[in-house]
Amino acid sequence: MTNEATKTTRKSAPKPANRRTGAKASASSKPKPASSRAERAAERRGAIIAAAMDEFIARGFAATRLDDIAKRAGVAKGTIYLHFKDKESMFEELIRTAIVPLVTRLWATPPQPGASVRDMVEGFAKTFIEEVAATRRGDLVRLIVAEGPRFPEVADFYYREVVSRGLAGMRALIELGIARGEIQHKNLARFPQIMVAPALIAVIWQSLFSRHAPLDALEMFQVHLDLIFGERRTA
Amino acid sequence: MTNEATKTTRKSAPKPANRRTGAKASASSKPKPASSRAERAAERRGAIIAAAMDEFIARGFAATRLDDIAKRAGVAKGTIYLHFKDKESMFEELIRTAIVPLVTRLWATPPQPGASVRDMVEGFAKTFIEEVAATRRGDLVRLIVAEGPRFPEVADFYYREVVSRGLAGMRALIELGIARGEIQHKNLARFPQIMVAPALIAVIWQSLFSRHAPLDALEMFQVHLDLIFGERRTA
DNA sequence: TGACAATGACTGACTAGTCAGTCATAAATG
DNA sequence: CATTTATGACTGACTAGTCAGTCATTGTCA
Repeated sequence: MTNEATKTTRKSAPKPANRRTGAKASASSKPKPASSRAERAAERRGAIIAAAMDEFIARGFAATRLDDIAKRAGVAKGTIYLHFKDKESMFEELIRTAIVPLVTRLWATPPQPGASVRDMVEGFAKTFIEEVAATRRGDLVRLIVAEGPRFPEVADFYYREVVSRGLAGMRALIELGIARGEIQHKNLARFPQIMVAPALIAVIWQSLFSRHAPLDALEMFQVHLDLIFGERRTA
Repeated sequence: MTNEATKTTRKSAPKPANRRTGAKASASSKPKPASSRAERAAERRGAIIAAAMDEFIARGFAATRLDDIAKRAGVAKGTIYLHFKDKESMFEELIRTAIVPLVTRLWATPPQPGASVRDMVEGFAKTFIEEVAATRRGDLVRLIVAEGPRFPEVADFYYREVVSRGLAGMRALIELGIARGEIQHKNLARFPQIMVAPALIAVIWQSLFSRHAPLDALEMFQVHLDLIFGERRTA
């Protein structure tokens, strides 16, 4: 997904068949007005966002070229400026756009009322590892870590929307576990970060070291939960 | 080669007070031979490395200008190229240069033979948090996380020299703890990452969120150790 | 030891190239 | 056909890397 195969195609000959009529709805031989202007504008915006996400993740903010984003999105460079003020605000808006569904996804865990706290945390971690750590979304997290210090707005937003809320939720869960007697360590509620730490490690490991030594994040998280809740089954 | 008179006019007036005699050792009125050519060359190399480290940490690889590094180091841009092949290899060599003392520092923990495993891990973590997480060295770690995917050589080196060794050492410590009966969770030896996770969290937190919510990394690590070794004192 | 020549570390103006952002023009739309 | 939307050639600012020239230091010799 992050390959730069684009280079080969460069601009040889093929006359890329204006995609306004062609590419979008390949089947429609006639320019059916099915999609209103606004709809197609939104589609393009989406294509730009997706392309930009790939490029930013692969190269980082500074090294990403708008020409590449445009090419990948199948639009002209000028079109980007119909949707975004400049590269910087595009980046910021991008992150914001991407984070919302990410958080939604994570909080969409079925809140089984009968489940134990461990089951809830486990389900949460499973979702996180499968939907974030093991996918391109994980690289988004890494991107935020990487560029955060240079984009305080992004770091702020991420703190407010993800970190702060996530930790608050986790703290509530821990306190529930303590109240129910599932968790013995009362101090854990003071540092919900500990509960989440291995998940973040998994994200970083995935990006940097999985080539050298694959890491079974779910296994690891199970062991971590054993520390907190006690061994599940007598190993 | 096409120019003619330009060269002669070159640096007509300002005569920038050659800094070889002046700036370097401002106090030394006489050109004391204390510093041989080679010595001062090494000094300059050191200055370049320090300056480059600051700039790369602050801006990331792509956004860092060699002009800025040169200015900060107090040398001309050309001088950089007497010491490094190009920007990229400078970056790579830089990381390598910086990591070695970092690892040395960490392994320099006094290996008290009488100490408990918990004490050893605690001492280790204390060193790490004080010497890395709370200092500019922590930003180096973040820099590696940030640029790693674009510099596989750097990521490889970091894995080999730091991660791999660190985890091996930690695993040995955990196994010792299990053998001694200090640690109950046998599976922990399979994932030494868990032991280390909160320390890494602390590094990232420090760079990104400490403005919003300061984090007492040592406290957090204590709680984490309580999970692994059992409560130290009845809280 | 003093004078002079050789050395090479250092400089910074310069080149060649890159890329964010613009805008005159063209295409689609209604 | 008037208006909205898209295009991509173009511009100007910026920067990695070069190299002819400078000069403090070192070496040599009388």
